[in-house]
Amino acid sequence: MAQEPRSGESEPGASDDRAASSPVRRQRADGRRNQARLLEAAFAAFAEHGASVSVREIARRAGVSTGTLSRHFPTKEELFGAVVLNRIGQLVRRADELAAGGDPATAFFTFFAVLVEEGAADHSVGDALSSAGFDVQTIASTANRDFGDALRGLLDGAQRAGAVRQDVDTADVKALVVGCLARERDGLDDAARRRMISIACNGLRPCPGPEAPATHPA
Amino acid sequence: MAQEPRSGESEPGASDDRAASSPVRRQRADGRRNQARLLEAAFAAFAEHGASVSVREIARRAGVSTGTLSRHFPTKEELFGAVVLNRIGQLVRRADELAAGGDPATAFFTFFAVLVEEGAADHSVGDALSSAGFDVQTIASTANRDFGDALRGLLDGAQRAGAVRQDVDTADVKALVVGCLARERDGLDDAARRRMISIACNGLRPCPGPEAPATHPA
DNA sequence: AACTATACGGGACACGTGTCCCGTTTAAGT
DNA sequence: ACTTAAACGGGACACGTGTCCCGTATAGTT
Repeated sequence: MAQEPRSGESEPGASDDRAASSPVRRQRADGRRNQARLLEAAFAAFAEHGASVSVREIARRAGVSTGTLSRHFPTKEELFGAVVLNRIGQLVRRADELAAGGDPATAFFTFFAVLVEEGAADHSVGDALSSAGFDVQTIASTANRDFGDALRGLLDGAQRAGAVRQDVDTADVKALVVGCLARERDGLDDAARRRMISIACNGLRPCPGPEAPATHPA
Repeated sequence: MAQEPRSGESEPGASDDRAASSPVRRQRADGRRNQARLLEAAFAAFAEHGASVSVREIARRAGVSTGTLSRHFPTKEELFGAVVLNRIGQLVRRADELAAGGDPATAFFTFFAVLVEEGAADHSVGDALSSAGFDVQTIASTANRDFGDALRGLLDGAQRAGAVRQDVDTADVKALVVGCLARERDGLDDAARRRMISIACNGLRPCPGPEAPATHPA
């Protein structure tokens, strides 16, 4: 079912440009150029409308037809995966920088704020976090695990430093990010975003007292 | 456009059963029965799958055809609106009970927990809160405003009592509920839900100190 | 210059959705 | 019992989606 050549950048150990000239004709220049434009257009479109944007819209933005898109990325899921793989990579790098920097507490909380702000600017981040529509776990499993590991590392550090309550896990943090992003829908002012981040981070701090609300009083 | 008779229960001041017998034949018994079954099936289906469930599935559950569904509820949005109108009514009543009860702080926090638990049991609640898919504001505007007013009342009380920081608004609270519900996707154990509620409520409490994380340090 | 595999455009295809019409059945009133 | 309109079932319709095929153009090699 797959078309046939399926882009490049993976198989032989040969250098990426001007590969072996005699055995097979490797990849055409315009093909690689269109793939790059496609990736760029998909990046922008997914950021603007989330994962629900249509492939026709992406192809239109890239100035190519849906057939071309389909050859480079046989399925929409692969295209989305390629895009979020990029984003995830950036976030993981950011997390590593923060982990290497100052104290673990501010590293974690800063990363939380970064997540929310990136998610506000790029809707694909939120869709990937909340697994909306696609099973990103399957597509970008490696990158996603990297992201999970990075987040876990920061969280562990903050917990060891006593800045975050011990019982929270990474899924809790992700859910809080999703909550902060959900606030964006009505009244997307900057103050509200900062306030939501503040609320979430304060909630993550160790409880000053055992004053959790009753769950089922009535 | 609209079929023609459009169910009953709205127009004349006559009693609901055995209306004026001579002028026009009012409504048939099986019609009312099927409408009730439809509403019941829609309630269950929306609770189970959220607003994304298809009208065919709802009709199948009710044991009627899609044509019948379409006559009683000309559009899916109306059906969803009727269902969430019910749910919203229950929640508003619950909020009023809590407001009439003990101190405002526990009333507000308890209502928050109720919202999360109801949302976990009924996916239509979360979809209505996050305005996923439909513009519930338009359909169930009155009920939604009632809900907003009720939530605002509880929030105001808790804020006056000093139990909740002054700068939060109802949209913040709704977003936090959505965040708690987002946690349900992976590992939907009861402990996680309670933990998320605890985190959110602690975050809503007045800040012990001005230790909000930096937003853009790098 | 000639040739060939690669890449492309455009549209066809299948699928699922919500909505609506039409011929038939049936409850209710005379 | 007969009549009539409300209610029904089932399918047609339009729309949007993602995917894929086929004929054509072109980049790259000989």
